[in-house]
Amino acid sequence: MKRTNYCGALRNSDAGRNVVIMGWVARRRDLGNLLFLDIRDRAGIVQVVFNRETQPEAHAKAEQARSEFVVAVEGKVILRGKSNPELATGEIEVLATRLHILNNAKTPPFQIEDDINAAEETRLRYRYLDLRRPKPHANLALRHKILLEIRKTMDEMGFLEVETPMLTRSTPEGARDYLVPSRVHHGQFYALPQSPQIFKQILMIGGLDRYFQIVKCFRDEDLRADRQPEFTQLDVEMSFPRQEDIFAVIESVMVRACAVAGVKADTPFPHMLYKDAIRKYGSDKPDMRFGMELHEVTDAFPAEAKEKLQIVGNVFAFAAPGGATYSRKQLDELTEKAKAVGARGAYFVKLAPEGITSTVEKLIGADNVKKLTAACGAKTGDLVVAVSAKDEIKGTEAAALVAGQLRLQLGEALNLVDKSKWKFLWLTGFPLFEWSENDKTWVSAQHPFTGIVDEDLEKLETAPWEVRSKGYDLVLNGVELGSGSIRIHRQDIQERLFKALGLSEEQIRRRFGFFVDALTYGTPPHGGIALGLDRVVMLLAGEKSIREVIAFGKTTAAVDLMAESPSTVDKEQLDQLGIAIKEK
RNA sequence: GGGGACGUAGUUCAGUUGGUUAGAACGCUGCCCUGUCACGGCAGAGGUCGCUAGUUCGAGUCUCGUCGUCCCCGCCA
Repeated sequence: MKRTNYCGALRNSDAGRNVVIMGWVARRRDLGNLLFLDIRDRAGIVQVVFNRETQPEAHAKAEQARSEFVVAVEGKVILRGKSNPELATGEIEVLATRLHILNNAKTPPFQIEDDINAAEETRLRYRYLDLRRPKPHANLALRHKILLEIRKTMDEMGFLEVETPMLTRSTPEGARDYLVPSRVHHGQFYALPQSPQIFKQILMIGGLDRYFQIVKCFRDEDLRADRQPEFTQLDVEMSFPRQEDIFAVIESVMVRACAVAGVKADTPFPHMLYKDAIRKYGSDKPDMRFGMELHEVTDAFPAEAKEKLQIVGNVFAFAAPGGATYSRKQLDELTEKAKAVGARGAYFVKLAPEGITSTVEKLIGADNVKKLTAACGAKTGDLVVAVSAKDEIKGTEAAALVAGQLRLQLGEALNLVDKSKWKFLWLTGFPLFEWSENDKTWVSAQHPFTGIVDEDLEKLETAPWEVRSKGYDLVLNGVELGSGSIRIHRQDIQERLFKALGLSEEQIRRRFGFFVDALTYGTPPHGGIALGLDRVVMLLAGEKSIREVIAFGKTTAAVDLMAESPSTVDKEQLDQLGIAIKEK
């Protein structure tokens, strides 16, 4: 028997046709001599009718059918007397003449419906059942369409998709590597790529000119809602680019990817300097869908108050519209949250219609309370939130970062985030180095091939913290989609940077030997970017976790509950690799 | 590595101050039902209260530990 139609795709126009549909039993409604089966396939659900009087054989078989049985139905599409507006196929039904039960099924651990709220643990363990639900299915379909559109767009712009090795070399920088032991070379390991960074730069040296790849990357770090140990990037590199050329390419790709999801993205994407993002939004990935800009208000705290409140460094504040209704208890909770994200203290001014009250008026005086509210442009009904940081962090505004976190929380809590907006943003002007509290030294803020702003080159040796990189980040609605840079293509500058990072000749050879060699054979100016596609699809699908747009996601402990990986392996396998397990 | 939330029937949850036989809904099983569509009606089955140790006359409930899931900080050049 050959399937003639997707059952979920049948419509009025099919009325009168004899069809064969195949799918799963979504629901059975047995009225005795009349029995209905809702049959589900990729396209949706259709109602099938079995009549004992006219088709006793088919009816008898339908009585055996249970949830998630796999069936084939032969029948005639007919218009219904009374339609069901809830279903896309609601105006027709299939009058069954024959039913084949192709396979039976155990009762599923949860019902295959969109509005069922099974625990994520159960959904991941039985992912094949979860995927039968329309929503996960639609998310994967959207992912496919977005990736397809990206490939088309990149191809049209002259980019070649080139595959790079999955078994490559470990680099000590950056994230922890996933290691793969070599059988042929005992005691040696491949690493799965954290990104194809070096390979794509070598492709530019190789004259490919325009490269892209939709590629899996691997990082052995702790997980989050938007971080999985393996994730998919759109990796791009081009030769002889100006920064604006790369931006234009990515804007074209993103506009078309968004269009696939019915989202209109405006170009060009606005730009913002890193330092402005920190000072105005307290974040290196500001969510621009709402206001509540930060203001530095250190002046409103006299020396005496600072001492009492143990304020170190600056104080940052913002006005939260509608926050004046917050109760004492809510403010206490807010203070707790602030402390949890690194605040020394949080200070509030309520601009209620019946008067202005503040938790710090006694300490700073009425004039300074006014100064505070004026600085934030607060209006009646607002809550002014000011915070100081627990510790000073070299080279950044620690208080602004704390205020930025509260801004996000309050923006969400006070319903100020306009979910219909799609706010892309380019961030530029990143510092080349950042202070490492662990190592007590300046370390590369991005990978060590990131270009250096020309006028800052001379400060490389004298004032490294002032050196800006040619790096940039793409942000959408407060989510970092990716980052890239114009690279260093001259070996003399590369050497100066390595030196500034305190790397010895020997360390450079050991870590980047082959790449440093390649740089000396006529490297063109080049640059690129990598975007996290799981996050792109997540946002466009309206999901809060990238697990919702990944077919087989892992838990926060990096476990695949369905495949039960990772797992132990046979001793023989370990012996071949020359590996012994050390007991903990 | 640290903080928080959660873990009770197949599923989602309720469970009082520690007290008799641990409940509900959905799902499941059987029977009845010719226009249902979250069908309806009747009857029924289904529990290692994550695991472990302890406190107690008595633990789903309290305590220690442990395992698992989620969120956050650190981490993610």
